[in-house]
Amino acid sequence: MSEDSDGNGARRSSPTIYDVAAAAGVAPSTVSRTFSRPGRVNSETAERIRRIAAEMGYRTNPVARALPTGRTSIIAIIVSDVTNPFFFEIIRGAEETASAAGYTLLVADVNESADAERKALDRTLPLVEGIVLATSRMSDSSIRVAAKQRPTVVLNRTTTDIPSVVTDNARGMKRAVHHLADLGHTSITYVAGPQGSWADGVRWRAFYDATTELDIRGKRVGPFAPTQAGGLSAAHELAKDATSAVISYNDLMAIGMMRGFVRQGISVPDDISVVGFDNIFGSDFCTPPLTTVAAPLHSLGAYAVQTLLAELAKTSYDRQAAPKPLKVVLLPSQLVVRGSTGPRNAVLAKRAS
Amino acid sequence: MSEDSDGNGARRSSPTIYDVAAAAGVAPSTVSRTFSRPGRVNSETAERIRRIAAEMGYRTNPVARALPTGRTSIIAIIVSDVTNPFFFEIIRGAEETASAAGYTLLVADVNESADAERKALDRTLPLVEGIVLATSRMSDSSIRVAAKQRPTVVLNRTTTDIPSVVTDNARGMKRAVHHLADLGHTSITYVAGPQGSWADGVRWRAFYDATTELDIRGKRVGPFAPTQAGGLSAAHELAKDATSAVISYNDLMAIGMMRGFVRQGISVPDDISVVGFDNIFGSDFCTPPLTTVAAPLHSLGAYAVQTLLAELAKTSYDRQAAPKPLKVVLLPSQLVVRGSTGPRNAVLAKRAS
DNA sequence: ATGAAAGCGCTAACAG
DNA sequence: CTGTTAGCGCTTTCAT
Repeated sequence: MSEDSDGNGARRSSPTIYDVAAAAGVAPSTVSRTFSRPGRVNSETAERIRRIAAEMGYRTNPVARALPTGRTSIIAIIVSDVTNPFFFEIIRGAEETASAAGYTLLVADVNESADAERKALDRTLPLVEGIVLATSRMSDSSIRVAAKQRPTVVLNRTTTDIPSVVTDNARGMKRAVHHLADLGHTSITYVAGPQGSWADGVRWRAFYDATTELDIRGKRVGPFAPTQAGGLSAAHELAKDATSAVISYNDLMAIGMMRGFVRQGISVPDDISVVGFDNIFGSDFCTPPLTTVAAPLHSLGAYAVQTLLAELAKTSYDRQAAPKPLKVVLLPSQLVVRGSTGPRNAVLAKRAS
Repeated sequence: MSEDSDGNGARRSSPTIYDVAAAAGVAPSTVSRTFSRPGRVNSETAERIRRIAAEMGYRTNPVARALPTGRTSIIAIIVSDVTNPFFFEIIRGAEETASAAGYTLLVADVNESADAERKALDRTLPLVEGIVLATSRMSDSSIRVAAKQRPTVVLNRTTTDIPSVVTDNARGMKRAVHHLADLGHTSITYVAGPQGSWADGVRWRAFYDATTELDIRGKRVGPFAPTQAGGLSAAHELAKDATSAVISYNDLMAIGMMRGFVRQGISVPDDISVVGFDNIFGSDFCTPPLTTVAAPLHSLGAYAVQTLLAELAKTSYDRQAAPKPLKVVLLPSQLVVRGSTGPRNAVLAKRAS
């Protein structure tokens, strides 16, 4: 009936600082301060205002607040593929530290397309305070363009002048190679991931260094798509190969590869050892369980937003004067040994039986 | 030097409709119309304005637009656990249809906590136009409270008076039971998921109906956590049991259960058949590959936001008059038969060898 | 078809 | 410590 009733189903407009101010007998700005600048207002009046506000069900409107200040309290994480288990824990880690700091995390999926990534940025940039680019497929220059508009940190990649968080791939690879060498393998092949991938570059280089250092025959095949399907293709190509061990760009490929080997009657690890990268969900229950270089997924996400938050804090007071320490956070990886790797001579042992 | 230079590193403020209006020699409102109400402005001037705007790099500011209109072009999906592979494809589906409609999808993770869920709602509700609650752990009444503030659709659950999208669990369960019956199993146990779960209720009831109908001994154990760990516990409890087949609340539990069986020397499917629910990532490469009732994950997400968008469209013109057809979208599931189920007498066959 | 002007709800000087 | 007063950038009647 009356426009003031709150009985019916329509979503009613909420009280504003003006309503609260009127009810409390103070100026709107005082109400504003009690919520946005606690301490800058007499504690008793603040108390009273809070109480009245609570009674009236007042909630500060974030978009109204964002307009004059630019602070939306949202940060975005752009992931190349939400469907890839690699990102699950990263997102979880990012979300946790974002909300702990009072920020809302906006997750955008770009389905492995640099183009979609650019579009996602167009849409999200204007409403977020900063972004983390997780495994971006864009060019360095595109990234820099984005970074010019909002504080940006890249994850799993480095880009000159942009803060980044990466895992220590080189060390991880070195460990993997040593592990295989210790098992007696004298020839290892690296199954490469996507061409433009930063991580692939680092891993391959480290692989090369480690194998030559240990005087092991190090080969490389690929590139392949960083998926199970990619791994399957790799398995085919590898069949005509003489290596007794492979290290693949990531776990997804490794899992696909093992399935491919099974189909071809090649047994893992008896005929061939395989090690993956990342330690994603599933790498423990595939068959055999995968030996892998574990990335600190959760920390990766957490540190990425932490770095971003630091960047935001910096920006707010002295924009230009900032010394820009070219931060790149390097997180340690860890070799997790499971059933997919075994001694080289297992081959002979098995054949002999 | 000058405050107008664009050379240095500071992020400069973008041009507004006023700047464009001045450059084009028209009123700001005309510029506004060309972007928000195409057609309500002379096509030639519109053309000119667009051109000039493009040259100046004008982009309409979404938060400024949202303030007077309330349209933020954001919708949120609240998932109970981003880390659960069940949600990957759902999110992907939701994101795709959201962005096709010009909306940005805000994914919030609440880590299986009803409390965190309420907090996430508090934070996101004011900045989104609508929300989809994916597998909400909140009470119906809490959900209704949220729905009173913003159009809401629930996924994987039904709540009176709230539009919902669910998969046809009952039919799926029926198929699973028949499948097992066809294999000769005469006693099946249902391994229950979380107590409050809507899906668990539906599945259990359908299980009960199907087993009694087929005159099969149907038991139930649980509840267990809907995780691999939960499945592991279930495996222990099941060891002293005489069933030859189990149907578990979901795939994650089924996978955990199979690992538990292996440890106890129980072989799947020779000693016991297991079927899961959902067909998540990994259910095809665990050992043995899991027979499961596949949920249409991608469609689930897509339909959920589609339903939400419909709701939004409705709200915008005739709020109260809407006939509210109590929509509940029922999506079909599909039985995917893989290696984890086998004939009952395999037990005998094996023992005999 | 276009312009003028009044907000949306909040913040931020600037006075007092 | 608190009130006054402009905006933030855009939309939207209401005139013209």
